[in-house]
Amino acid sequence: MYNDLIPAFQIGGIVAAPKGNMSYRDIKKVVLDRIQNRIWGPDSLLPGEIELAEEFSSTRTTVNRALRELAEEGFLERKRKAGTRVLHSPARKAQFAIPLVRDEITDAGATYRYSLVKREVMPAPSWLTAKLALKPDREVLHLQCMHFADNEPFQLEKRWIIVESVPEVLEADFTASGPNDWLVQKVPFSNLELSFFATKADEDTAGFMDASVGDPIFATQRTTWLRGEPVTHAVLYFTPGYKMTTRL
Amino acid sequence: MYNDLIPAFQIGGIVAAPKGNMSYRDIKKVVLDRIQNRIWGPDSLLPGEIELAEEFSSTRTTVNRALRELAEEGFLERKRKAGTRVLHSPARKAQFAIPLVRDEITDAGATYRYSLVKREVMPAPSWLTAKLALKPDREVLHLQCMHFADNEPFQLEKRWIIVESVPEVLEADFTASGPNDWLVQKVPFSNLELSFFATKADEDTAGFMDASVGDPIFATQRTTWLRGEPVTHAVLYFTPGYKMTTRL
DNA sequence: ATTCTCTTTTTGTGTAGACAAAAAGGGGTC
DNA sequence: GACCCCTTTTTGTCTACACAAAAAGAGAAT
Repeated sequence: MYNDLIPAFQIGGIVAAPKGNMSYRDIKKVVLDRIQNRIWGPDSLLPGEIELAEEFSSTRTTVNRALRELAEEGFLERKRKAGTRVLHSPARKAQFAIPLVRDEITDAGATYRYSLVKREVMPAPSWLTAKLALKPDREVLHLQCMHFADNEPFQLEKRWIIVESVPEVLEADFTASGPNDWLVQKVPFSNLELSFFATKADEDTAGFMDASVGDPIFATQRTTWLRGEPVTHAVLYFTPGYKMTTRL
Repeated sequence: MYNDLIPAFQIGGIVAAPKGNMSYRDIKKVVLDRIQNRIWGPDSLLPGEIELAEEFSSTRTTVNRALRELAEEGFLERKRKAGTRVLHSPARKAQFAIPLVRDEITDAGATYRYSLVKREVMPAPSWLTAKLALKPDREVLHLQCMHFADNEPFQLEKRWIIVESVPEVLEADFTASGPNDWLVQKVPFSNLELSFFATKADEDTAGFMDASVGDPIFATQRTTWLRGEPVTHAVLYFTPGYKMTTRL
């Protein structure tokens, strides 16, 4: 019944601190275990760092690191003078890897292929001007690209790059590799907004993906700024049936 | 042009280390700034901790903490003996808050209302048995609940709870508050799988949400284990147009 | 009771030094 | 070259101590 999350020195469900010196990892495991087994229930106050250091025959520094990390992970809340408290809804935070499409595909063991569908320099469409708070009549480079996994359509990328923010982009060649690769190499980024939503395949999208008009499509949207200046906005449409998964 | 991400002691775009002692936060800012301004470009090797400690007139311990955290945040890769290297795709990790539905709604300033739609004790459907690797013929409690924001349908929750793993669940009353609240209070959790996908509103779902059959629906799926034993599986269907957003 | 100030507790962070552990690189052997 | 062993560099972690800073709580003044 007990699996690998339970520290090795637990016997019969009772958490015992081992005699020897414990690393901050060991301490994290014991504390997390006590939280999960309601020894320290929701909202309850943990002993102070010094007291815990004595129990684990460790030092305050080490206990501090263990508790600090558990707090970062969303299990505890710490306040000076008030002490350390167990949060009632644990793991409020999920961490997602946001890989490059190519990595996502090759990591899955499939062959990656890229194809540029459309390239167009144009005035910023009004929705983009509004969304990014652009000054009026900015020029943007609009690109549409397809990413294939084992020659099956995997992702349709629609991207807009603000020319004023990255003038060199007009000279870049996107026939062989995608704009993401180029941007990552060329532009230091500073700020990112990421969102997920569901949409319907329109005729255009359905044509590129292996989809029928009206199919539900999982999509993500990314906007990137560099020191407050918008650089690029991209919408990524995934193949029907795509599921984004994480474990914690 | 330079905004708040740039440390205060930067002058004219050139990063200068101040004379006085720097905190690990200061060091993080300077290092991050150098990464973003390509002073330390992608794949380049940073100086060792001791050297940096001298530059910042700090100690290795403090520099270590700064670099360690930047590595956790996805900017750097550190390996013993090989040193610290700048990753080419920064911020590969996005952190998401996974709030309780109630919090999500009340935090947005709306009024939360809950309603139990269906409660049924049944043998585990075969897809669930397969998905969770259950022993055959387990009993599950199936629930369907609606969550409203300002009396508009916000989320439809379909949940299955493995009775064997949490026998007390049969006595719980879910007419006033949802199973999530109960589970969070009652069951220590240990392991979670979370996934996002797009689906179509079927007739049943469309009836509960303010949707038409065929509308694209953003949905999330959560499976929870306790020490290797599956506890509950839930699918949450959001109202059409819902967007999940994060910034980093 | 309210507001203010002061004290005190608790976590936050920095310093200095030590040893551990991973892993790259060198040198040798086959 | 391929393989193996040893050295050495670099990060990982622990200890012990110090002072800083937030914030709760007590007590005084109003």
